[in-house]
Parts: sequence; structure tokens; C-alpha cells
Amino acid sequence: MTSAPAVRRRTPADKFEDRRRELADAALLALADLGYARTSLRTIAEHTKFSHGLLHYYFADKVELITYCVRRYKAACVQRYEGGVGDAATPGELAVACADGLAAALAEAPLMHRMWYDLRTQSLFEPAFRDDVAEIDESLRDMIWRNVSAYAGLAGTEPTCSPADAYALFDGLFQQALLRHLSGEETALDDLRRGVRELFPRLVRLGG
Amino acid sequence: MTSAPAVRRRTPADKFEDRRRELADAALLALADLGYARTSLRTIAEHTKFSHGLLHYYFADKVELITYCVRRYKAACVQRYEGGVGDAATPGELAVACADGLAAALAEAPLMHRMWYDLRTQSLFEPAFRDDVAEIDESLRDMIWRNVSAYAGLAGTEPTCSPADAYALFDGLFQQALLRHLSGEETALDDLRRGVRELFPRLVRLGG
DNA sequence: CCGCCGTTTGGACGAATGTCAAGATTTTCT
DNA sequence: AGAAAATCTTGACATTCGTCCAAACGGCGG
Repeated sequence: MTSAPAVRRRTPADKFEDRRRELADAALLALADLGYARTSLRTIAEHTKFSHGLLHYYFADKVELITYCVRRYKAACVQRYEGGVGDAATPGELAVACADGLAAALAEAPLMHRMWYDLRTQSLFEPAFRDDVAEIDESLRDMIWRNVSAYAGLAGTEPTCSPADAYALFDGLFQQALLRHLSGEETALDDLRRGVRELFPRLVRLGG
Repeated sequence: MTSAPAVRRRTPADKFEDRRRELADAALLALADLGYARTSLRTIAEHTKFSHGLLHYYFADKVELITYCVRRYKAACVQRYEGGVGDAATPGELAVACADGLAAALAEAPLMHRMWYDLRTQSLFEPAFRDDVAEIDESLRDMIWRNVSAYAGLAGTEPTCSPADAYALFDGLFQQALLRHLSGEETALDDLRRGVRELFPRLVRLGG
């Protein structure tokens, strides 16, 4: 057995976990580049300064590596959107801020979002991914719901849909925008901004 | 060269195309079962009564086979939704009919829809699929738009969003429902129905 | 009956895959 | 410094992949 040691005494501030993270980050880049179907352990290793054998020192098999990647993506993801809602004074301002935020996220790292949708779809076939993917979906749903309920609060009214529906609708806009953006449609980002701005008032009771 | 003949004289009512369709249908079943990443030409052949070598007699390579599958899926897809709008007398009836239709489509063939989302995501990585996938997306958008504008007509008002936005929103609901349905959530179908029903009035100007 | 031609088989090929193990290297502890 | 543990490389393994090809099959016109 040359596998990972059961107990690692020294370097208590786990260097082991650090290396796992480093390798997972490289794997995420590979997945963003090529997509799950075309990403092998060797191509992942090429995204690192190490050889392919090392991956099996830090991960039992490919599935464990990928699920670790999914979890790692989630960590970066929620951290990014944690700031969020912020300092909007009017519902209109909040809608614009959210729309700009989503459009910026798409413009900045379209390949990462492409990878997310790829992994989410893979979870429909590979049950091992399902729980982690569902967790990410939940945190995204919460992020959307914070915005929707904050919007309703500023508008002095309340939402007329469930958190799940709100997320599904926003996600639909985002995914379609991603598809069009990656196909080279110039208007995709602007259309997303407009679509998101207009979506907010659709989801709350008519304010007096 | 053992490739497909340039000219086939007899059996003018193309037996050749029939066989291609038959093989593509088997391939679609395999893709629905396993997903693109796990579907090889040999596993496709196992879904037929033929051997794996035959696939290269009818298709130049794997990409041509898959793109043919996508086109074939589209054919079945548009034919299915062509009927559509039908005989609703009130906006409420139409919304219910559409909601039931979408929920029934999901309940009847969830694996086919899972495959569709898989292939649509693959098109983000494999440009060869992009055009055909975009065509299917367009016909789905049109299908949704027929419903939305019919709803607006029955309600004596007009839509307040673009066809693209309407499709993105419906598709978001549908995809999220598929995720939850395949995860075993009992309420997924009912939630989809309710979500779709409630979405219609959000997309049209307030009727007097 | 033969020979033709479209069809189908089955096996082969090189390349790529996930996995594993043996050894080399580096780090850490005494 | 020397021993032990942790880390990393290298090459190999059995499979499986897409692709190709020679041979066999089967029906039909001569």
C-alpha cells in the first residue's frame, strides 16, 4: 500500500489538506476548460506541476476527486455571494445591483459557470455527486431569496413565490444568458441585466 | 474504403435513412440511460441487434452519430409539442393546461429530458453540437411563446417580456423540477404545475 | 446457378483511460 | 547525522475507447 497515510502526525495545520485543495483547484480549471466528459486524470495532472500518480496519493479515485472539486467550488461560490445584498436604498437600486452582479459574474468567469452547469447535469447520472450539488443549489437559492425578500422589503410588500421558484426563474435567465454569451451573442449580457431587473417586480405583490 | 455508398439505387424509399434512424433511436436510449460522458459506441451497439462495427458503416464518426441523434430528438420534440395550445377558453384554463402538459412531459420521460439538458450542456464544450442544439432551443422558445401570447390574448392584454425571457423562465422551472423529481422529491411535479400556473400572470400586463 | 452489391460481422490497431505498486526523493524527528 | 515518515515520480497493468478492415453474409438480376 502506497496510499495516503491513515494518520499524519506532523504539520498539524494540515499540509495534506492544502495539497488536496491545490490539486482540486487545478482540476477545476481542467473541468472548466474541457468539461467533465473530456477531463481525464492525466489532463488534470497536466494542469499541475505534479505527475499523474500523485492524484491517487491524495484521492482514492476519480469520483472522490471530482466530488471534492464540487465541494471546493461551493466554498468559493458561497464566499463570493456572501457579501451580496448590501446597501440599496430603493427596490430599483437593489434590482439594478443584483442584475449587474449576476451579469458581472457571468462576464468574469463564464467557463466556471459552464462547468457548474456541467457538473450539475452530471449529478443526474452520477449519484455520488448528487448531495454536494444539491447543497450548492440550496446556497444559491438562499442567495437569490435574500435578494428577492430584500427587494420586497424595500418595496413595502412581500414575495408572491417560493424561494425555490424564485431561484428556478433567476437560474433560467442566467443559464440562457450563459448559452447565448458563449455562442458569441453580443446582447446576452445586456439582455440578462434587463431580464433580471424586470423579474424582481414580477415576484412581489403590487406595492401600494 | 468501406464507407457509405455515394449513390444507392435500389430501395429508393431510403432503407439507408431508415437504418440510420433506427440506430440513432437506440443511441438516444443509451444516452438517456448513461449520459453523454459514459456512452461509448459499443454500449450504443448493445442497445441494438447489431455489432459495433455497423455504426461506422452508417456514420462517419461518433460526432456525426451524436449530432444526428440531436437532430432526431428535435424531430420527435417539435412534433410532440406541435399540438399544444388547443382549446382553452379562459386564461386560467390555458395556464392549467400548459402546466399539466409540462408536468406530464416530465413525468412520462424524465430520462429523455435529462438527456436533453446533458446534450445542451455538451454543446457548450463541443461546437459541433451547437447549431443543432440552438435550433431545438429555438423551437422550444417558440412553443413557450405561443402559450404566453395565447394566454395574453385570452386575458385581453399583452406580454411584458420577450420570447427569450419567457422561455428562460419556464425552462428554469422545468429544469429545477427535473432535478428534484429525479432526486425523488415527491412534490416536484405538483410544485412545477403550481409554478407554471403562477408564472403566466407574471408575464403579462395587468388586465382591466 | 453464378456473380454482384449492399450489408453486417468480428477482430484488430494504437491510443487513452483509471488504477496501482515499487522506487526515488524530500521532509521531519530524534 | 541518521532513521523514519511523508511525498512524489515513473512505469506498468488491464480495460476500454474510436476507428478501420478483411472477410462473410444475403438477396436479386443475369
